[in-house]
Amino acid sequence: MSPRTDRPARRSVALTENAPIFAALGDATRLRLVITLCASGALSIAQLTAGTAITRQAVTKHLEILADAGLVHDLRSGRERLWEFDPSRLDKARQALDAVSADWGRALSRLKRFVED
Amino acid sequence: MSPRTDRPARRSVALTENAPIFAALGDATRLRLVITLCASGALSIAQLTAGTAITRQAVTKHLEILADAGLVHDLRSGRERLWEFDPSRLDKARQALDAVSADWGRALSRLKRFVED
DNA sequence: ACAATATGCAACCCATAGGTTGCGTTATAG
DNA sequence: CTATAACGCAACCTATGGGTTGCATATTGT
Repeated sequence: MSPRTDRPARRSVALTENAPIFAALGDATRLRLVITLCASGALSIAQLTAGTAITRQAVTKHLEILADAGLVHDLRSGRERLWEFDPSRLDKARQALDAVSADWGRALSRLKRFVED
Repeated sequence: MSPRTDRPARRSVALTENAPIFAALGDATRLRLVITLCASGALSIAQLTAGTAITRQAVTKHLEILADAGLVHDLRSGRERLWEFDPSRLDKARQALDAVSADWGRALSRLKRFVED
């Protein structure tokens, strides 16, 4: 067997690795945080809390969940803690979804070939 | 203002709509189910349970969560209940992630222009 | 008709997620 | 140097998530 053959099994484990990233994105508040940070650059916790219905501590918890998923990271600046978006993991997630779609396309064409026989 | 101008606010709400889809994908078991259905076509609950450490009822619950997110749908066939992948919502999620990445790219180039002044 | 297969329904259990309040600490503005 | 702004830490609360067990129901093969 060719070593570069990516069998479904191997690809499948690679994809399930991304579950924590999707879980991190699977909350409206966190998704909003990601989008805001993505559009506005580095922001402090207080800035991210302003205009929100929830508490600063809640925002902090969400940010730490996002950081555990590798989607954001923090950097201290004086008494502030600035957070900014980290694109690499999100790109991984994008590629994972692309791979699933590609699988689906291949499955469809296999089915089509089968039906045409 | 041009009506086709997609301001960040409008896009932001559109993106947070996808949170339930990411939440549905944010579990390793469900992600595996999606991948399996995507590669193998329509499968019964019993087939999806075989080879798994969890119970049939647990699989059923996961499938219904995925169905609520619009990622799969079921169809009865005799005493079996077959489940198959539904690509449209996943494509929406893909496009959402693409939009975030695009935003990030724009933010970067704005920052670059700003620094170069 | 009957045994086996595939599933549905409901109660229950425990861990965690999302959120809050209260108070202590650090840094900055005046 | 003191008030205030930004944050950390910890305890606490409640709803939900993921999973199970037990039993009832519907379909199928023989």
